[in-house]
Amino acid sequence: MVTIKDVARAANMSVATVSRVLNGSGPVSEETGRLIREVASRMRYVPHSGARSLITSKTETLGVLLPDLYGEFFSEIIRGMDSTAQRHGFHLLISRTYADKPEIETAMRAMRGRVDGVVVLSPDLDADSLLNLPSTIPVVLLCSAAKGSQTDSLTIQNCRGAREMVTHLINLGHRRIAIIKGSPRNYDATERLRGYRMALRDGGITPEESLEQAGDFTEAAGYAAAIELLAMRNRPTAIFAANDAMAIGALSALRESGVRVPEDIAVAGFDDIPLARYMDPPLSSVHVPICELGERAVEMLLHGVTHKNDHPRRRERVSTELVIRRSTGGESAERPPPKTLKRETVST
Amino acid sequence: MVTIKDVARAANMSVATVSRVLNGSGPVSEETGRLIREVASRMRYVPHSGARSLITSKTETLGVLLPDLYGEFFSEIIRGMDSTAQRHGFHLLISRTYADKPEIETAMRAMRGRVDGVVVLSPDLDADSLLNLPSTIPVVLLCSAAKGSQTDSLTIQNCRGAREMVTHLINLGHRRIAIIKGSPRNYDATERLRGYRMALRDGGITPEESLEQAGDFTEAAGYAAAIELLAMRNRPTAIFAANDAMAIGALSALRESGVRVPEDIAVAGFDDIPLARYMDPPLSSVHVPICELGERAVEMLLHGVTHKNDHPRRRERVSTELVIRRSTGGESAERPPPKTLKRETVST
DNA sequence: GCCCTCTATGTAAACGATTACATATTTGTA
DNA sequence: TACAAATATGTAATCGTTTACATAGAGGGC
Repeated sequence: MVTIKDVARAANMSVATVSRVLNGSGPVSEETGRLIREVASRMRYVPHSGARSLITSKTETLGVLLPDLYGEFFSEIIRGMDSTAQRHGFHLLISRTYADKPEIETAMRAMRGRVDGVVVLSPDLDADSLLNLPSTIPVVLLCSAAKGSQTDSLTIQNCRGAREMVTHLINLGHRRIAIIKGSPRNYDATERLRGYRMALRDGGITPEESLEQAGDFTEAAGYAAAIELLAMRNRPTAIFAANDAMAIGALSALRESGVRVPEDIAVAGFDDIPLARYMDPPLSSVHVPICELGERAVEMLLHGVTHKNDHPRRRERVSTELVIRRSTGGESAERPPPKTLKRETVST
Repeated sequence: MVTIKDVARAANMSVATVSRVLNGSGPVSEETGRLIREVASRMRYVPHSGARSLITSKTETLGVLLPDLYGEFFSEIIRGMDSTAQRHGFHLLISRTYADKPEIETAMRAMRGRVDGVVVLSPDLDADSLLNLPSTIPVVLLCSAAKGSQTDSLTIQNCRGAREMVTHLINLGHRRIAIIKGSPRNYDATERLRGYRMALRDGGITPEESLEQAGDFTEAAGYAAAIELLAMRNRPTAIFAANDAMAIGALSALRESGVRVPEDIAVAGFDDIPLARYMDPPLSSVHVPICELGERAVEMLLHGVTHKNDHPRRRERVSTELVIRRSTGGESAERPPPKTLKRETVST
């Protein structure tokens, strides 16, 4: 591999001069500049970023610690992160971990010297203790139950979004509204459940335990939960699934049982994945701007990086939007349009 | 940040000894071992991997160059890559690029000194020229039209998979079979098209240009293409979409037009994304083991890394499987089961 | 002509680790 | 007891950069 020394030797110059030319730092004669650039490119010289970051103590890389995410959520959030990172000349070092603290700590340890900051996506509730990660590099906590103020953090407006959707169902006249929950240890899931309960109380309805079905964010769980609900002597008239995957599973179960949606039972989801509009019937959902979530997280992190982690901590939330389609019986003129992806929105 | 020197000073030892203790290299007395380990952990010392990789010239990191992928494909392939990488103690440095050669070259350049090898996923046909990437580090080309033997490469059995699916449709009695194509510049898409045409010819059917609708792998494109096909005076009786997203868009269009699937028109997709089985009707598709694709790519790359890129080049393909569900009218007892994800398969 | 200020370049010390080699101490053996 | 071998530790070079400081020549003002 050709190093800066090789270039210097070939150009009959010192390494310092070569470095100055290639980085545009310090004064150099126009002639030497041309010469060195020519030699460097002829030799196909590429600076060794590892060596560079050792002396500058900047890696221009951001670490991302993720749990085992599936589908759209994963790709969208990475897309958001990568695009803003690239815009600022940064790379992304991605690592999947289980969400528990020791795992995350080893992962962060392994990132020492490789990254300038880390985004930790840890939806696991117990990860609360992550707050006091003994970290000297900037950290942004994503979608986690971080209550303290030691770390920057960013979450989804889960509670409010769920509350709006359930309120919408109540306004349509529903009184027996079931929920298919996410894992009780998942932060987003518990917040959505909280929003569901708040909306019921707001509407003068007492939450009923049998209407709260367990789930784990998978289609299979949504399918199973719907079967359970159908078996009840006193069926709900609406089902709110804590995410779209489960809502889709539920739709599939209802269809097989010959239950009409929304006439017999209304169904709503959360996330508004692209496929939601292509379901039968098109699925009402709470839109989460996943890509923006990633973008914003990286922006916060970069802010921490440029301020050397010495900045007031922030806790932000990205807001959601109700998207009403046919599955809740809300009137909707929305058709999947051929190309443009305009989105119909009901704000509350 | 505490360095190895700080630890050495605190323990009253030389850096060499500290290094030896922490890496288990060279002989050390049990006592110093204990002492140093104790001091190191008390000071929360974490080795600087950048510095280490400078001298060892190993980064234990693999680069991944990806185009703008959406949905399941992206997350699954990363999952496969990350899990095998981690199993071998490697990290993943991910970068999105446009698929053209100059972009990829700059990206690879930026990776110099950061990674030990790179997986390049470049479905763009023109990327053929990537073959002679002037790279000294190992490269694995994924899903690209690499014909030469200069680089390891891994692809999906697109042609065979498509051919099997279309043959299945022919065996069901269909003669007018349409295809919704992917981008003509996409390698996977052109291979699937090739398989479609082969199957037709095998069945004694002459391919008909009007039955080959343009598409771009999005739901919206599938929707639009289906509308076109419905408008024909001589409608097809079956539609083969080059991926599931388009098949889902098509299903949605057919549903809205009151066309029954599979009675009036059969529909099939490619990829077998998890949602396929939850469609109405459940979608027949060609299963692609995306996760394995990622795993295998990393395995090939690691092989190149350990052999210092001095090894015979390979060209591998991962095989696909027909998954017949109701959308093609093939009888299927398959129901989405609550938990276990058994998959019903027709091998050919 | 002298001194000061630029400009262009070189020298060498970092950055934080690993490791070949040297040295000192202990142990084993004849 | 003495010497070789084994064990434990230290010294210093090295990886490929950047950059503070040093040096040398050129140009300008008096």
